[in-house]
Amino acid sequence: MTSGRPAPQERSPRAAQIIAAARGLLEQEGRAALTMRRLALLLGIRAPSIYKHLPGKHAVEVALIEEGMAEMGDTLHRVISHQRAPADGAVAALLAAYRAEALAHPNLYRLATAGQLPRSELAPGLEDWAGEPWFLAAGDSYLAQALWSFAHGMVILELDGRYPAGSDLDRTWRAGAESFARTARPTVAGERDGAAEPDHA
Amino acid sequence: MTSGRPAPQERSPRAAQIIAAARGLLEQEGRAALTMRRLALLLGIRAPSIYKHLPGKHAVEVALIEEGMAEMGDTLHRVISHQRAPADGAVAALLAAYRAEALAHPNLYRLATAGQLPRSELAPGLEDWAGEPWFLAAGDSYLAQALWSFAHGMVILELDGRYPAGSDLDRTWRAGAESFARTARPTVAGERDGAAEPDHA
DNA sequence: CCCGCCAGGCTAACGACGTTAGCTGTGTCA
DNA sequence: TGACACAGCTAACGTCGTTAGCCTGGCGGG
Repeated sequence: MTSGRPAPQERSPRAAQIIAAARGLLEQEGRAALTMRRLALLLGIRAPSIYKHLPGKHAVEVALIEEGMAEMGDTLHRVISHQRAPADGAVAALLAAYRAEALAHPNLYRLATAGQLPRSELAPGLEDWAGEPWFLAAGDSYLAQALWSFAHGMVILELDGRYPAGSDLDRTWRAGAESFARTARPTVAGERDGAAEPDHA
Repeated sequence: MTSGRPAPQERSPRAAQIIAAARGLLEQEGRAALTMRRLALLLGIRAPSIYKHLPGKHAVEVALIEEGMAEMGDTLHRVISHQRAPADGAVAALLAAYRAEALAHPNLYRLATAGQLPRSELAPGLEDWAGEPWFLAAGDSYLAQALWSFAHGMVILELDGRYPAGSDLDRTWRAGAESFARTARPTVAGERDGAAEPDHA
């Protein structure tokens, strides 16, 4: 279907444990709770010991960003590849999946998408691969970026409680999806090749 | 035209000075530089002295968020009110103004829009007032929210350097603007009333 | 004129943060 | 048996926001 997911960076087993613990901490208690001391406590050790396995907090965050991007990429690629009829359901299906994935892990989503991306420290190719489905659904790299931007805007504003109290967000998503669907020209599964990659999630 | 901008909270002259200094610090050196000690240094005093005028760092941030929202609201209201022919330029004009205003003060924009909004501490009505233009341009509160979400997504991803290197963002904005413009039904200036407020910026 | 008040500065300090330096115990392998 | 490296530890540094408590200069009222 598409080139497979790029391999993540190698990690020692203990480092993987630490990152797993960090993910739990982040998802359950939010970004402010992701602290070297809290993380160490969760692992039954002291904060400085973490440095025996990872170079610092930044590395923990980068690993979590990679996880978030990879999982979102998996979800979106799955949606696109099951979209046998390329016609018009693609945009709506992609948007729905994006929203669901983000809302399922709000703190991970926020970490992965808010603020500058440490691009050079990410597994090479991961970012492009995660953005591929947008291009496949939109059929055009500009519309793909616009679509992804809309999706991210919707999700992040929803996560941050920015919409007024009684907002019917389902309808808002539909309003946006319809606007975009009318313009999209999905790539038929199987025929895609050398076109420029659109973006990333 | 529209009900005027809600009045900001009252502040002592010294508090206003502090907030002005904070804004300079934020805009020129970024959020990480906005520190009580750095801010005090800029004012020629020590950090604890700031607490004689403001209850804490959070209050400084809230004041800056209000400033950002108010200025964005001014910009967007100005665009809408000059849009004499209600027809189709409204959406594109609003989007262009939103982008320009955000890029002119990136750090202020980020502070004002990223993360949870301290809604209860904001000047009452400000948020709704700032969101009004979206409703006026879209003619429908769902489309208004979708439009604003698209704009915010585009801006924040641009500010965070999330688009691939050679992206032609002008074209991406145009792609999105066209998708939305085709659906929008702008409210004619002068006839708007009791419809539910859409959102906020 | 003098006294008292108080606005607005100050220093010292607390607990949290990420991080570094340097010590120690323990298991493995020559 | 000895060497060594791995993986833990404590102590500490400099940063952060914030609090407690002191001091001083100017102003208003008797």
